[in-house]
Amino acid sequence: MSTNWADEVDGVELPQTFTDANGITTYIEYRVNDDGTKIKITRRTRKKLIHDVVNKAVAARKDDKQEAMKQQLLNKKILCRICKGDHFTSRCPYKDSLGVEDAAAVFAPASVVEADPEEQPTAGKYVAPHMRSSASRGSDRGGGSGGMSDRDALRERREDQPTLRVTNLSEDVTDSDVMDLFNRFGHISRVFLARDRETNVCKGFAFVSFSSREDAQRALETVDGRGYDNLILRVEWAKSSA
DNA sequence: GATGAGCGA
Repeated sequence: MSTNWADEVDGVELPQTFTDANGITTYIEYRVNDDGTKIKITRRTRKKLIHDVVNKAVAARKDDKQEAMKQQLLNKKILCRICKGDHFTSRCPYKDSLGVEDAAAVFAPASVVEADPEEQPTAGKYVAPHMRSSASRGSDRGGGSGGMSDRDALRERREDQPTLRVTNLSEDVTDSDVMDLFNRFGHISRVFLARDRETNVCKGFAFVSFSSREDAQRALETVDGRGYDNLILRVEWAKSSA
């Protein structure tokens, strides 16, 4: 009877596989012959089963994730370490992946600037090009009929950029320290370090403007509360000064 | 603790 046959099929065990330590896979399958007899088929193969390959791939992806997480932790550690040293820039393992060229252009050390006698800054102190009030480009902006001064233009530019205020900086922090601390999060359009006009020492706070708000957000979240020297940095969104 | 400079056509 056909119903018996169906019962028999139900009774047939499902195929099974075993893979031993040597990578030999044993495949056992049960079949019912035409004459109704049940037979057992055993095959051995060295070939990897698809699910083994898939499992391995999944495991590998897991490893990658763990590696990424490790890397992230490592980054955090490195960030702290970088923050401590005066010469962290040269030791920074990220310096090749950062916008170092930009940084060098905007915050070139005095020794580099000496090669440009035309733009001799006051007392050898470097002033970034966009901060030089004497820069010739100031007066040739689009006809100049608007009556907008350079400082108005600067303020206007400053206000539509995502800007962070960094406080609790130690007094020997420099522009490039701030740059080095933040440019790993993205392109920085401007750094302003508040300094005493005569002594030139850092007044303890700075403004950092990013090109991208997302980068600024990440920088805020990452650097806020972090140790720098023996101080805890505070980073928040800058309020536009009236 | 703090919200940027300079005060000039």
